[in-house]
This record gives sequence, structure tokens and C-alpha cells, in this order.
Amino acid sequence: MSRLSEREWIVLRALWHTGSTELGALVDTLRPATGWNRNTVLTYLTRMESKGLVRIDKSINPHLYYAALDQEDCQAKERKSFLHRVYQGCTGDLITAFLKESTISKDERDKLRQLLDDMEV
Amino acid sequence: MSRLSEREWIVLRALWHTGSTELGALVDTLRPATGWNRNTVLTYLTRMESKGLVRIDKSINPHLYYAALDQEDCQAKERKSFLHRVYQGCTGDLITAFLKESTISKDERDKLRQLLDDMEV
DNA sequence: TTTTAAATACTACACCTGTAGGAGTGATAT
DNA sequence: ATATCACTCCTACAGGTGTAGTATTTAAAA
Repeated sequence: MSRLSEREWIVLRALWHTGSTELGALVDTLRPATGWNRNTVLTYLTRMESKGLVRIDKSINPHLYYAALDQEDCQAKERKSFLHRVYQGCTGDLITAFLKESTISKDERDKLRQLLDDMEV
Repeated sequence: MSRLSEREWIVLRALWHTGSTELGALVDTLRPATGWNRNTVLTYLTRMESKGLVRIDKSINPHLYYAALDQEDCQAKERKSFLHRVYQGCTGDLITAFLKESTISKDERDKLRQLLDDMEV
């Protein structure tokens, strides 16, 4: 229900990326960036299962771990929370701030312009 | 050092808004939206002081409470964290997502277009 | 100046989070 | 078959967070 923690995002990103994973492979994936101990990852997974963030297929051995939530749903929830927490709902200010500090490519700028144009009724 | 919690944002927003505040006034400001007990607010304030988020002027009575951090700095930190956590650093995707679900006014759209144009070297 | 109302200080407690260690269990390599 | 190594389960523990209650001090009102 509440917001995902930093670590939960890291775990979910890995699971979204790989689809379904055994513990060992997941640990290997995560270790370079995080240095997490195998049991640390396992604890995260089981805690996240009880929160409904992860699904564990225990019918086979080793178990298979899945993200239980849709990535776009999680992003949407996080967007909403961020927008209100940091910008009190003012999307214009938010986008302006991101835009000003970004170094997006010409292509991306064109795509955004296109999006803006499409919004004119 | 670590990210601000939801509650910490709420307290800081109030303090940014009012500049400096006595406890009673702060509680009155916060209660409608939060229902927080006076001592709950006080606990937040003292904990936030030890984290360097709030400054307390104890030379007078009742004490005066201030935000110890700059709002724009906090927003920038949160933007950075959000960008990487949720969009792995891809500002274009992020802005697109916010734009698509927004209902920003024509004025704001024009301002954004202007910003994009200014970015063309 | 005594009562009262507000403010502060101190304490509490349950739940969450980060981070594993140890013990048992199952599969695998020899 | 047995030793080994990964995997799972259970346990632990410190520090953070949400949410106050109690006790004490200060200021204001009567």
C-alpha cells in the first residue's frame, strides 16, 4: 500500500527485467550494483511477498520469483506521489524543472513538442 | 542525508510557507489535513532538527521553528532520486509520462514549447 | 498570585527496514 | 554413497518511523 522503498525498486526492476528468476541468478544480477548478501536478497523477497510486491512459485525447487505488480502501475503511483509531495500537484512546474536540468536529445525534444501539439484539442 | 519521508515533506512545506512558526500555529496549520496530535508534531520537529532538516530557535519562548533546507534544493534532490529510481535516468520518458496524464493549460503548454525551443542551441 | 493553558522534555512502544547468521534440506558432483 | 554447495527457513538485532502519553516548565488569565 505504502510507497516502495529504494531497495524494493531495485529488486522489482531486476524482476521486471528478467521475468522470473531463481535466487542465485537474481543475486548475481544484483550483486555488482549493490553488494547484497544472498540472505539479504532472500529476506527482501519474502518480505515483499507478504506485501504483495513479489510472487513466489514454490511448487518447484529452487523457487521462482516474479514481480507481482505491473511496472507501469508502479511508475504511475510513484509519479502521483511525487507530483503531490514535491510539486503540490502542479505538473507544469514539475516538467519545467526536469526539462531545465535535462540534456535530452533533439529527437526527444521533437517528440515532446509533438505531444504538446497533440494536446491542442 | 537519506530521502525525506512523506511526513517530513508535509512539515517542511508548512515551514517553507510560513517562514518561522511557533508550535501552536504549526499544529493548527497541519491539523486539518493531517489530524496530527501536538506532541506528534513536536516529535517530528525535534527529530528533524537532529537530522538537520529543521532549525529551532530556542532563545525565545515559545521556540521558533524554521526549515533548515532550501525548498529548491530539496526538490532537486527528490527529482534526481525519482528520475533514477523510477525512470533509470531517462528524462524523456519521465516527462512524456507526466505530460500524457496531465491536464495542463494552454498557457503552460506554450511555456513548455518555448522552453523546448530555447534548448535548440 | 493561584489556576490554567500551552509549550517543552522525556519516555514508550509497535512496526518497518537494512543487514545478515545459523540450521536444516535437497540436489549435485565425485 | 557421501561430501558439497545452493537454497530455504527461522532468527536476530540495531536504527528509523508513526504516534502519542506523562511530567514538567513557562506564560497568561482571572
